[in-house]
Amino acid sequence: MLSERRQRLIEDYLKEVEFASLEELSEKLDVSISTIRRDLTRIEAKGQIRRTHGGARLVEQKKDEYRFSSRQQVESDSKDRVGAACADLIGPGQNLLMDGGSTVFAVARYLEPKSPHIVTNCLAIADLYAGNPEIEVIVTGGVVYPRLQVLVGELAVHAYRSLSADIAIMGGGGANEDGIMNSHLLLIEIQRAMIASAQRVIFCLDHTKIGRRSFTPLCNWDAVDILVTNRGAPRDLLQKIEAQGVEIILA
Amino acid sequence: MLSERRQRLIEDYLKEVEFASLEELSEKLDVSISTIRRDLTRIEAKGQIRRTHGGARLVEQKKDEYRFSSRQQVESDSKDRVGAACADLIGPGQNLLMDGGSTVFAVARYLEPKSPHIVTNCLAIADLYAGNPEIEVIVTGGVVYPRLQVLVGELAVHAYRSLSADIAIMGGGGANEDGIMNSHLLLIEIQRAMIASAQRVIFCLDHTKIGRRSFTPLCNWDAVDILVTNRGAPRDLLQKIEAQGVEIILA
DNA sequence: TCAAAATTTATCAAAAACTTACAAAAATCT
DNA sequence: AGATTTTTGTAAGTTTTTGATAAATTTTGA
Repeated sequence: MLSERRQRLIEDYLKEVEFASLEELSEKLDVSISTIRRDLTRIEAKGQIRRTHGGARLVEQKKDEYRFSSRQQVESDSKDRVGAACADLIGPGQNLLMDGGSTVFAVARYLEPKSPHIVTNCLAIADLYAGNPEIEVIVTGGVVYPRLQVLVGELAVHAYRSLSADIAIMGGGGANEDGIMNSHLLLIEIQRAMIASAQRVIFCLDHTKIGRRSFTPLCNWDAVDILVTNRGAPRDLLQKIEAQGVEIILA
Repeated sequence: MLSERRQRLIEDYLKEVEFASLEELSEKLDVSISTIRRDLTRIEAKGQIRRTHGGARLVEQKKDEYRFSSRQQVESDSKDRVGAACADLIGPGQNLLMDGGSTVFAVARYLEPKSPHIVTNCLAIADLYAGNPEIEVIVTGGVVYPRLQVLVGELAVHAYRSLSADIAIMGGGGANEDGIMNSHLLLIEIQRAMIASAQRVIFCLDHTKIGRRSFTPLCNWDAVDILVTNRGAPRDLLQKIEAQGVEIILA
């Protein structure tokens, strides 16, 4: 039996039963315990499962803002609404700076009728309009951040610094009354450059982000003009944010 | 049985069953394991499948909406061969500048085992290794040139100029005894910057390009170290090019 | 808390699979 | 037909995977 096929079978089995012991798997697949251990280590590295004493259990997909995953359609509905609402704020032919992340990508999908000029460090957005002569897309350049499909580093920061634009459309890992946070320092560096180069700053955060913490503070609400989110975000928090001069749009 | 036909059958079979072992395929198609191996290597380079220990598996079609729509496929067999032959010239861990175009893209497909550092203005190549932490990819930045999926303009030229690399892997629109041509001035500007920043310059041109004219002259053969092409290119022309000090590799 | 039981990690040799090189066979060209 | 190229199968050497075992770690139960 091919090791990859076996690993697939383990994954599938775990998706059914949530938890499985080493012995159980060893017997079911007719290989030694050692082999099962190695398989589990491999699968765990991919993030689908987590090993435990004596076996492994399914782990629910972590929703990293910057990792697109179409498997959770659950959240994608709210992101989609946020995206549409944000696109409504954009005028025709405006210059936009666009961040990475699935929520910002959701905005991008609604932008076609506005014929915008887009500057982005997100490969997915670049590709979205790569074949469309109506929409000018400028890519910042930079080092590809594996898995996240964004460009980071000096080249990207420099490109954003040397431009100026009407609007920056941004995402983030979390936000509370003090400001917005994100997970990777490399991303923050870039987002700050974007904020500095744009006249208006719009953050798009679906309700799951409001009140959630992330690793590193990005900016406080002074820097933000508009927050687009959806119903489901805690009201009291939104009020506190609004009190700091941020326009809030509920999708 | 023709090898192409057999490879098609393997593809079709894999699309049904996801995984197949070498033994399984060998028996089903009544050829030796070695032949199956070679077939799989060939098919893998086209990107449809992935080899594994003991067999092969279908590349899971990520149905993610953001995925590069026009996941460029290597259309012709000659480009594929030129790509493989060119990749053979690359040492492990080298710094590569990579041009746009389908032939250069065919090279990229074979580069994974070399763990190269890649600088490119081609979105398709960037995406190809976007998820692979083993391979560092730097994107130059620039304006997306609709249709070709390459980045052009000042940002791109600047990025190439400010770097230096071991090898530039280039494509072109056509070539004759005087030199190489390409279709658009914007592309030429970039290619010249690439040539200037690389120690060795390799051009990959399938046989249809040799002897064909294109719009604008890019450079003459002095600037070129190696030309990779395939049988079918006119011999006399190749000799004239070789006489100008270019190493010629026939795939 | 301690010690027994269970589990994990590290290591190693055998088996399976991979790569490369080369010669025979088949196909193609002249 | 004869020569050239391409494809195929075989063999030798290398790498990866596998199963087993010993040492280290964690869990369990008194």
